[in-house]
Amino acid sequence: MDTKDKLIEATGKLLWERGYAATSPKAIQKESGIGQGSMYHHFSGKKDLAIAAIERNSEMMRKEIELIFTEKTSPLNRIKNYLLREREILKGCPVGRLVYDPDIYSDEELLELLDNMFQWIMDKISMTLEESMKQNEIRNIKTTELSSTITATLQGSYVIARSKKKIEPFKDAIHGLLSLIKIMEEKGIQNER
Amino acid sequence: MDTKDKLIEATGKLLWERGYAATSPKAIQKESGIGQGSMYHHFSGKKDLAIAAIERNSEMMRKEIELIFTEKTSPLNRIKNYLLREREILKGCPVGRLVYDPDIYSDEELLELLDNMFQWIMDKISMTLEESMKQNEIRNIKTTELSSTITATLQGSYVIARSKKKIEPFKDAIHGLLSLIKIMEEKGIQNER
DNA sequence: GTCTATAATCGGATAGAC
DNA sequence: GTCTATCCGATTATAGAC
Repeated sequence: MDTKDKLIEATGKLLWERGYAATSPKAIQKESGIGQGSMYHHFSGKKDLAIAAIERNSEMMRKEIELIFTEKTSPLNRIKNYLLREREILKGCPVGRLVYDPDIYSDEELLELLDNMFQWIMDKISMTLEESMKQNEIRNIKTTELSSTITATLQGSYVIARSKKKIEPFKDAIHGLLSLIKIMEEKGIQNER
Repeated sequence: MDTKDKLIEATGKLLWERGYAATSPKAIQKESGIGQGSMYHHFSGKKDLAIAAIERNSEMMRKEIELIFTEKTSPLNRIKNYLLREREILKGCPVGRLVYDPDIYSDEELLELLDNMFQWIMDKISMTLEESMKQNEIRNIKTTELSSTITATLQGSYVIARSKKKIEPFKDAIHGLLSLIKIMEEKGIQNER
């Protein structure tokens, strides 16, 4: 791994653990083992590093999630698999956690990177729900709304888990959502009669 | 309003807007109009101020929410009213937003204040769901799970709204959840037959 | 109680040598 | 490309006068 990659990786790790405002250039140097001069040679500053790191984190997430949504199983199963995907629950969502960072929220360019990621996943979920409806797995619903609900529940599940430093509340919230989806599913089957 | 109250109010406002780590004692002095010496006379430091402010914010929220849950309407309606309650969506949840603040998450005492608030509201929702089930408004479900789902959806709705700086995603996510609850409700009515 | 002065450390860079 | 030196403001207090 070259110098630039080391810097991006270290920045990504620290952004996930501590957010943007609380991550100092010095901390990035320490984490990556790269010196001051070298860091400022490759990147213009903290924001430049953050952009590279967020883009890299997002790309990794997209690839992982893409795998789940291209599996050969029913649309609804793909959504369930996404909800039950393995996660580092107490660390929170690497993207979602940055939304409350004051220095991110006040910077259009950085905030847009987060929005892009959320929109990408919500579109993915919406399209999968459309498929599910066509196959009569579930009853007709507004896919924009339900994909927002699914995304929001995931994001909020991280939040309440962190407040307790326990993973159980996360699982409770997800299983509650799965139960609601299950009811909607039975209802869809009924409609076929 | 006396000096101490002014300091607590200013701190509460800044915690909501910027979080804990990004709120400096100097900013609190400016916001409150109280001087340095005076501030350190009334409070031992930043953390002491934050505790007072979070407790005060929590107390206010509890009172407002208590009103909704003591209204004379069906249990399920009380939950719907809570979900549709007026909120400062883009500012985020004054409690939930602090969960990702590194200086809060690493401090047991501060984090516990957030947990207390979440637990209080989730208990409130659980109890109301129990009532709703007894009255056959909805089918039997695990109230711990569903109350976590409801709380998580609210928290996550703030997150996605902030990523877009728009309130619509918040409303979409809430209405998606309400639709799922509606389906569960129809199912409950069926059970009565 | 409130004020101003002072301090030690950190944050985020820039400058110039090698 | 990488290193060390330097800069200036902010952070979070403490000290002592009034």
